[in-house]
Amino acid sequence: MASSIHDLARHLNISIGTVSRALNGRADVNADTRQRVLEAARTLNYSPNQSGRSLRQGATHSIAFMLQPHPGDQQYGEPFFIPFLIGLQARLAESGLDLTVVMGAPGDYQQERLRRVVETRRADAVLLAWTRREDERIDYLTQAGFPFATLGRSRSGAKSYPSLDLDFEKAGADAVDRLVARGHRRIAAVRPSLDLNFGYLFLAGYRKALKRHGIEIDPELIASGFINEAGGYEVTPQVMRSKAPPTAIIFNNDAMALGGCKALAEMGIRPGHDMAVTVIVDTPLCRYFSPALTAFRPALEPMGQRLAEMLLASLPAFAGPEGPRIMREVWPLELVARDSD
Amino acid sequence: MASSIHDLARHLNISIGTVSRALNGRADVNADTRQRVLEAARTLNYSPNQSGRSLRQGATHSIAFMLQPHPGDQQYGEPFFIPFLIGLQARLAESGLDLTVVMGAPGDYQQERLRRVVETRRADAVLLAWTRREDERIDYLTQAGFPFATLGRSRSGAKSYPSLDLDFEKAGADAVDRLVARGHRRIAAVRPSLDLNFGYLFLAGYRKALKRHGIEIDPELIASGFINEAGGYEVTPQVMRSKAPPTAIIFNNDAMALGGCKALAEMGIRPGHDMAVTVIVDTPLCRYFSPALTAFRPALEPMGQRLAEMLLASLPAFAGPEGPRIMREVWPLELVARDSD
DNA sequence: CGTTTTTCCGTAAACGTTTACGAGAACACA
DNA sequence: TGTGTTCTCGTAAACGTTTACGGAAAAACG
Repeated sequence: MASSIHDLARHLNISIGTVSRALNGRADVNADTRQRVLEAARTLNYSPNQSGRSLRQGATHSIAFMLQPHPGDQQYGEPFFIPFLIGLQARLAESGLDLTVVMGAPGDYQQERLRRVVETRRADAVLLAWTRREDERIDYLTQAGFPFATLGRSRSGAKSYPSLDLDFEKAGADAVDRLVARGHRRIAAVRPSLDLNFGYLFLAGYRKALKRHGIEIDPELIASGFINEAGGYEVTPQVMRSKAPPTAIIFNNDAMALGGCKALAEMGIRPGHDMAVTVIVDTPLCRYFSPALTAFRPALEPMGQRLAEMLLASLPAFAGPEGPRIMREVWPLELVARDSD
Repeated sequence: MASSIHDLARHLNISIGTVSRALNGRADVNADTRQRVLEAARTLNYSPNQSGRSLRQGATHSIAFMLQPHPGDQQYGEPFFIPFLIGLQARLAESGLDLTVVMGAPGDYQQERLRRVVETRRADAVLLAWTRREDERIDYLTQAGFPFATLGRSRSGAKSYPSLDLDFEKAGADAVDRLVARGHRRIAAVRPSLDLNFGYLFLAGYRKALKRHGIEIDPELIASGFINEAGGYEVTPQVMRSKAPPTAIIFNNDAMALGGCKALAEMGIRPGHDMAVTVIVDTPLCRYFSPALTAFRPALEPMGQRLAEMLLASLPAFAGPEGPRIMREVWPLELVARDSD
């Protein structure tokens, strides 16, 4: 069934060494022989056994993306990562690498699963998402000397790895600027309660912008909750009950915004009329919600391509002539003005 | 860094054969020795090299899911598959199998990528989605003798593989029943133009139900278009221009429904008021759209678990004492009544 | 024609496992 | 004590590659 390099050798009456060299495009093989080998490979439908290659080379030729579904009650999942993965895989495929998506159960922080990938050497490098402020995964990987890159920043790991993040700080500030320009002074912020780094960045931008506009920061207008619809639903009434309720709310997450809007609706408050609502990370849900939610949109597919690029550049086997470099990039989020503010 | 079985053997002064047997829980090893081996494995932080195992055993201990993003313009992706994948991976993990998600570029039908997975033996089995009526992937896999299972049915491959599908036929019929019960007689159906099998099933159910109600089938009310928002947007006006326009439309796909509603809006037609709109496969988009779309909902996560189960049962290495069986299941879609009909 | 260089290829080891086989020791049994 | 059985372990081959090494043949050179 599956033909091996031995089959080719036997068929051509040459040694397996020569076959291998011919297939791998080494110089020390006659042009004629190479031709014959390639042809035989085609007719015998040969393709190299991955396990064999991996074992010999100590490389699996695949990159693992640790996909962690949100904890929460959502019946459907993250549409967020799909375009990112498309970009990722497109670039990796160019370099002959496979993309392995390692799924974890929702909620668990996949430290164990990561260990498994690393220790059983199932991938040549891993990609992390949902980076936390202090991220044990990053500590583990740096300590283990395993190559990786992250979607999102972190304070862990001495920044000795490539990372690509969105500029949540600027988005937070931009959101405030826009709302202030439209006459709002009491602006609330709702973010996830987890240690997720983008929550901090967002809040920093929010604070900075308010300060710049000379608006005092009211702790009552800042809330954090579980990063899903239920969390938004639960926490939004909190800010509404403050002594001086907000006229605008910025949500750090689409699901939380949806839950928040539900809570607002139950209080008889209509987003876009009685309350300005802005979302930091745009998803299709924001677009189709009614009213359509003003949101900040990431360029997911290009980000995937770019992060793959950066990861490759950090791998000795793929680094160009200039050698490995550590890169860190922060990409902008683009405002998509809709009807909710 | 990475300790091998040889390290353990040297450390304990025994042979690698014994170490391996101890680790793998074979009977012919002294309880004492086994204890010492396991302990040493722990302290030396040993875990087996996957490539080595795979090479020797001829099994990779991983299952590949061929994820194909929709062709189309959507900036975000399929939320559909994530919960399915969660269920899948949960069950596979129970049996010590990894889930490899193989991404393709949107649009290409991944025949090539599938070949690569099979020929380089990167997985022990593959899972297919978006099955077509005549599916060359299924033909290829059966002909190659490679184990697989499908999410969705097909006419290809002599049904010699496990498959799990949704009952689109019944959902189509149920949708018609419901609309007829609410007084509609002119009911349109919009489905994807591709050869996707569920499109046929849906239409069959639609036809059957209409016939049952004694309603003549009007070809002008049946349209098919590209399976995305643009497709729905383009094709909906078609059915509206028919001599006797419909009072209800059933969309086979959420994206097409969204596009269709946009077209309707531009014609001044309001779903839920001037037009009943039903969607066969529910997604979060249906829930948050305004008006919220009545839709038929799949139980994605359990489906993932179940299909994993079925696939495992068909693999000799995992089949229970009763031996391998080929299973085919069809799961119901549950009506979620909302505001659009 | 002798010497050196180049071209091409075969040999064999190695990667880290698993496992068939056999052998020694201990034990049971008559 | 002799024979058979059971327990436990070591040996070595095998999985499919890649690659360092060396050598024969061909080519180049004087």
